[in-house]
Amino acid sequence: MSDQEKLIEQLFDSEDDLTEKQKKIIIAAIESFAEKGYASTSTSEIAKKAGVAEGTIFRHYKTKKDLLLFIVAPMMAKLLAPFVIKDLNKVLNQKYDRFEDFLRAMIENRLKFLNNNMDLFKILIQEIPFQPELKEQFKEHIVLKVYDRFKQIVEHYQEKGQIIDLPPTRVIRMAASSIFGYLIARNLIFPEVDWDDETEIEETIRFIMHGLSPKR
Amino acid sequence: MSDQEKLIEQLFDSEDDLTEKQKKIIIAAIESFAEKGYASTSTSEIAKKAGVAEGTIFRHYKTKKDLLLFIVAPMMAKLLAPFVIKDLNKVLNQKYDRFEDFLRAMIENRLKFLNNNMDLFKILIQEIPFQPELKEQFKEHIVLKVYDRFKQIVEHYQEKGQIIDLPPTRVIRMAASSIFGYLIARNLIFPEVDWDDETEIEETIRFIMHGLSPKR
DNA sequence: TGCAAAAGTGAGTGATTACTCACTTTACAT
DNA sequence: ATGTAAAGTGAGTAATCACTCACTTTTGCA
Repeated sequence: MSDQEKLIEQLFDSEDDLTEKQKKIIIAAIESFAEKGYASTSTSEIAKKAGVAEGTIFRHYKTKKDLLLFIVAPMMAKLLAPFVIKDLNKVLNQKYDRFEDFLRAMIENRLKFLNNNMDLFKILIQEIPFQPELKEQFKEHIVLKVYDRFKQIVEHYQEKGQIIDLPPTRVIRMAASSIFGYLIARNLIFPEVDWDDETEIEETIRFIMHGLSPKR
Repeated sequence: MSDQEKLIEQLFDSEDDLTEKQKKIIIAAIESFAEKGYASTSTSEIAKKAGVAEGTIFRHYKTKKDLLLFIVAPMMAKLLAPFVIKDLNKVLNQKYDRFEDFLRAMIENRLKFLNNNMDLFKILIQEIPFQPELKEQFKEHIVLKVYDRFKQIVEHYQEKGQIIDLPPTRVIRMAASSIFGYLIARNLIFPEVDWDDETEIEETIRFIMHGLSPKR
C-alpha cells in the first residue's frame, strides 16, 4: 500500500537527522499516550518501552511536554494542510461542478488520512483542551485559515444554488459534525464492528446533501 | 430558574447523608477535573480547594478513582435515564405524531440538561476512554438499553413513512452526530461566541429532517 | 588514525504523589 | 450529661515523578 500515508513515517523520512533511538522513543510515546493518556504516562515507562535510557529522552526533548508537542504539532499541520493551499478553491471549482463531488473527494482524502493516524488524532483531541499551546495552534489554524477557505467554497456552491443559503459557519458545522461523527463512531466508540466504509460514507454524503439541499 | 436541573444539587438533595465537607470536596473535584483533567489533578489540590484536610477525602473515598466514579457514574445514569423509561415509546407515539416533534422535544430536554452540567459531561467524555469501569457502563447503558429504545422509535416513524428506510444504527448516528456536534461546538470549541440557541437548534432539526427525509 | 562533537547512559536529585493512621473533634441517641 | 460512633485532621510514608549530570560510547570528518 503506497498511500498508507502514515504521518510518523513521513516525519521519519523528512527529518532524517533522527536517530534510531529517537524514532523508537517517538513510537513508544505515541503508543502510550494514546493508550493511557499523556498525564498518566511516565517518562520512565516510555524509556522502557523504547528500550532506551531515560536520560536519552531528555537529551532530545527538554521536557515531557516538548515531546508531546513534537509529536502532535505536525499532526495538526498535516491534517489541515490540504485546506490551506492557496489556490485550492480555484482547482476545486474547475474540478468539482457539484458540491457533492467536492464533499466526496474531501471525505475520502481526509478520512483515509485520519484512519491511518488514529493514535495521533486521539492524542490530539484528548490534549487540546489541556495544552494552551495546542489550543492556540488549533484556533489559529482552524478559525483563521481553514474556516476562510471553507467559507469561500460554501459561498461558491451557494451562489450556484446547490446548497441552502445559511451562514457558512452553520453549514460547515453540520457537515463536519456528520463526518467526524462517523469517524469517531467507527474508530473510537465501536471499533469492533466491521464497518462497510463505502456505503457508510455514501450514506453520510447523502445525508449531508439532503440536509443542506436548498429545496423546501 | 426552577428547571436548572443541576445534577450536583440533585445528588446533594437525594443523598442527604452527605456532610458539608463532603459536598465541598465533590464541588472542588468536579471543578479541578474539568479544568485540568483527572490525572493531572492531585488529591492535595482538591483538599486545598475544598478547604479540607487531605485525610478527609480518603475517609469517604477509598481511592482517587473512587471519587471520580462517584462523581461521574450518576451523570451517565441521569443523562440516559429518560431513554430507558419502560413505556417511553407508548407515551411518545401518542404525543408526537411527527418525528420532528419527537426530535425537538428530545433535543430541548437533553440539551438543557447537558448545558447545565457541562463540567460533568466534559469529565465523562474525557475519562471514558481511560477508565474501563466507565467504558463498560457506557456500553451497557448505550448499546443495550438506549439503542433498543431508539431503534423502536426510529422503526415506528419509518413505518409511518416519515423518515428514510435505513438501518436504525445509521439513522441514530447521523441524528446524534448533528446534535452532539452542536453541543460540542457551542460549549467546548467556541464557548466565547454568543450563540442564538433557538435558531441553531431549529436549523439543526431542519438539517436532520431533510437529511433523513424519505423523498428522493 | 585521531579527535571533537553528538548520542547515549543510569545512578542520583528534590519534589510530589496517593494514601495511612493515631489522634482530636463533632453529632446525637440515651 | 454521658458515651460512642462517625467525621475530621495533618504529619508521616514509601513510591514514583520529571529531570540532571558526570561519564562512556558512537559517529563522522580531517
